Amino acid sequence: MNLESASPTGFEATSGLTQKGEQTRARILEAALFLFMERGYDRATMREIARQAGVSLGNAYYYFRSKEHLIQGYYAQSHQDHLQACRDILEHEKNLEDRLRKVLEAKIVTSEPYHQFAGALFKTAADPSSPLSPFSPESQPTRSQATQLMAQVLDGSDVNAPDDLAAELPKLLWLYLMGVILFWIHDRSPGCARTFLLIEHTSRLVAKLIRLARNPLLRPLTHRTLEMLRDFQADDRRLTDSQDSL
Amino acid sequence: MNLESASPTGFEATSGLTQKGEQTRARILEAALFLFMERGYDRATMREIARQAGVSLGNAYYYFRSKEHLIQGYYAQSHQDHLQACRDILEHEKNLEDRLRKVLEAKIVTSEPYHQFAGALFKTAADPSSPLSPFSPESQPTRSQATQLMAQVLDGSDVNAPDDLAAELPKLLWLYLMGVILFWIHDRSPGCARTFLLIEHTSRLVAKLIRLARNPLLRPLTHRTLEMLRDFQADDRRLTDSQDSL
DNA sequence: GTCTATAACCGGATAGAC
DNA sequence: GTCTATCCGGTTATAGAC
Repeated sequence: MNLESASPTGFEATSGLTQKGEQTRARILEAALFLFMERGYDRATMREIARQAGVSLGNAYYYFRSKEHLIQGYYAQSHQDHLQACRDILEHEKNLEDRLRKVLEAKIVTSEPYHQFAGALFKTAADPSSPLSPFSPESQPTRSQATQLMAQVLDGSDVNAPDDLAAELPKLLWLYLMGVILFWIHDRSPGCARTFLLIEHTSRLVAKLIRLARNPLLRPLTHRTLEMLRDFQADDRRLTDSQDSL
Repeated sequence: MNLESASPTGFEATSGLTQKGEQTRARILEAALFLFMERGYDRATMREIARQAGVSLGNAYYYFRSKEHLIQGYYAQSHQDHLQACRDILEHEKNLEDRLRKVLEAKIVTSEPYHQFAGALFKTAADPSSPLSPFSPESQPTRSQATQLMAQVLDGSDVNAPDDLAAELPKLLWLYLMGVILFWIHDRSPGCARTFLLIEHTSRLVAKLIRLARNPLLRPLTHRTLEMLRDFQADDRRLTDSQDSL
């Protein structure tokens, strides 16, 4: 369950840290995630995280600029877990409704251990100026990975959306996923039953809409919507360039 | 620009405070809103707010349980400003597209002075455990007022939605408004031009969808969607009871 | 130059006297 | 209802060890 696996290459282009540094960093991150889960984000103090990791407080701040930055570790881990859980689904399920629903359900299931502190997490992520905002430039790598996953959901399915729509759909589905997560964060029902209900209903609805998109009656509506989306992405081109391997 | 106008009745059913208490409370709130606008939420310290209001730090906490609670004052003010700005629109505009668009635009225009600190504000509001979450029980009064406004947008318009849809639409439009605000908070374009673009496009789209809802092709879709919504509100009935005058 | 530690600072929040 | 004194935890400054 290690997040960092020290690359045994001679140099450390990604981090600029020595092996020992990497290890210390990993220990702090591990301690943080453990304590976040154990008692929630707010009540896990930096002092305690440092102590648990066996380092001083100042040292923890040497590796992580702020408490919030410790959360990035969670993002990465969460997406990896999700990918893992989706492998089977993407391989065997062909029906779009089911693909979509199961992939969304997998996201919630794999995120469940973190539910209690996801609220606090989201609190900081919601601030647009925060590097943790899912819309921030810093999140671009993770965002684009998640979008790719949605593209796979579509590609392997039994539905062939019109080309113009198909080009935008992965991004739209990612946005839909964000909405579901937003709901989940606020969901206090036992076992997050309401979120699963939401997924069940909306995934069917969304899939149906995608199927309907070829219908002549809806074509102008679809067309106008897509035009709008392209408008908005005109300015966003600054970010969509290079890309880490993460 | 006073938020509280001390009711000259003998008793204070709403607040449980004496007149002097009301005044002190109002002074603190006024100082807070002033400083929030002056230098942003984060950099306005409680100590400074207290000093500006001419009270001690502890005293400020006597009236407001936390710094976050001071934000409620902003909510109330913002909605009042919006109502004011909507009066004309609701009275003279009949076309649904235009009503909707103008009401949304009014929300953004009246909120513009607070844009810089709305991010920080939203940050705390996004936490589901916070009383400031727009979905929290504490926000119910404001939420229901805003929903009523949306009902008015529909009622006075030239569109007559099917009954089952009409019953849910105000809430849905309020949710739509929340989405627009979310976008606005993240909008860094000059004059928030992108938000206005978003409103222009989506309000037309939403209005068109409402008009389309009578179409037989879409009826089953609409019906299923509404069923889903009713499902979800089944549990929410605990909150929808009494209501402050605010 | 990379890492680690100690000692402060600052601001939100609370306790308890008056 | 109002104050003062204090706690607590995120964050920073800075000095020194490897």
